Amino acid sequence: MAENGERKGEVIKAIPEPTLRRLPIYYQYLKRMHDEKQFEYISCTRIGNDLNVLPIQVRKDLQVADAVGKPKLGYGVTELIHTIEDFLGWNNTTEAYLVGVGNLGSALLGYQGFREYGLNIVAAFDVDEKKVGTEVSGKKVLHAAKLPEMIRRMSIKIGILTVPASSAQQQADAMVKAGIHAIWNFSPVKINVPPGIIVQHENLASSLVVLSKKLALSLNAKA
Amino acid sequence: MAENGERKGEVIKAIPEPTLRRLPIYYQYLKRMHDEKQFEYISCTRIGNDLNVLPIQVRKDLQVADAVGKPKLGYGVTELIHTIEDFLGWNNTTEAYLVGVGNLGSALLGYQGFREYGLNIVAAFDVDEKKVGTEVSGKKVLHAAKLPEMIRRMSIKIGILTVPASSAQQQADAMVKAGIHAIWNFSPVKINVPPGIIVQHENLASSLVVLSKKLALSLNAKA
DNA sequence: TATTTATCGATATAATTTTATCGATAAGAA
DNA sequence: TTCTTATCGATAAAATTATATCGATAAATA
Repeated sequence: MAENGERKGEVIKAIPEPTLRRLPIYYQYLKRMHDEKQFEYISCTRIGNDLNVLPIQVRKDLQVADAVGKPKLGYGVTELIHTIEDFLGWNNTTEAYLVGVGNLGSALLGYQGFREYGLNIVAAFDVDEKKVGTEVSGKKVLHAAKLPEMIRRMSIKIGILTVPASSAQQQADAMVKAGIHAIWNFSPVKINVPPGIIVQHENLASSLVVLSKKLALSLNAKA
Repeated sequence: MAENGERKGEVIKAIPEPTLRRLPIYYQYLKRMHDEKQFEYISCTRIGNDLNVLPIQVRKDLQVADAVGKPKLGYGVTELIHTIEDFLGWNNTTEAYLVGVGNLGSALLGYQGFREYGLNIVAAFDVDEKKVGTEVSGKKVLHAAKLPEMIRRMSIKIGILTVPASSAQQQADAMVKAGIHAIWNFSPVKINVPPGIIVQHENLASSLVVLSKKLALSLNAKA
């Protein structure tokens, strides 16, 4: 009970993060396969080959998501899609607010994909009076000053932070004070929050480093 | 020699990816510390406390980057910054092209941070005639048809892909054909490339999944 | 019907990554 | 100068994650 929350018989185990990160990739792939309606069943071997993951790895990940397959055939494509949706909780949508309607914020507001993944960005906030009152991708832009009240009123749990470095901490503080539970931080600085608040920091520099080291290794190998 | 490339005595070892991802975070932190000029030396204990990483972990990561510290004092802040810069190769800039000047593409073009991390986006490409000829954050937008020739002429190694799902594979193919070495893929689909080409896929769905599972766990624990 | 085959599921091994331990060192205080 | 303390660096243990093995199963084929 301490580490593994439980509710109505549904247990949330501590899932390996790498597995968690791969599941959406399988999902996206399966959706494409399903649209192309090429087969009713699909095997780990095929998924692995197509996605450049070891088949055994795929099977283990799917086992974690409680998928059940049939020997010689594989997994039913439609069933597998639903299994993953259920497992990731994409059937009950979570609502979120976004703060900072710059280029990045607008890009996220316009990304239709999120709804598919159980996230619904309800509204956006900014301090710029020129943006307040407008709509971006069908989402209303409100003044950032209204954020705390709105978080409380709608009991929003996730805040998406797409503001410049200079105001990131300040906006995060406002969110926390209003009772937010999790912050998805796209700003280029680390933000400090009290214990218990979840922060997921999207750090492009980290990804870039991984890419360029791989590149350096590859170019060196050829030389 | 097979796995570890070598050139001019400089060895590129296979660095643990988690370490690689944390180094930029230390770097950003150290830069802030340096600007605030609070101390000449800094210890792993302090870095770890401030960044919510175990001090031992910090020390191991810094060891990988060849940093040397002094007992009782810690690491010289300025020296440490340079050590990380050297290690990550941020002193010799890599040039890149970006394809797809939508909201996300524009956000990346406007992100000043990249230059600090050794990446210089030289120009951008798009198929939209309305965008071609304009400038975004000081970078010229050229027609996508010119991409292959430009990659060859400038011997560009990194391509940044910020196009819609529908044209991602097509643009990736064009890059590969022109001789690109690595693709940083922000489009929401997996792209297929020949062996030897490096692809780093930025998948927001993966991050979102990690965030919402953590949130679910945390909400459950409280309930 | 018997045989072959592809694949799953469970279990076991290997590799990687994280965390802990402990002696060595140098600064600062007694 | 000697003692205490904070910290590094090296080495060791633990935890996590990835990969391999192998029997069981069900479809396809002979």
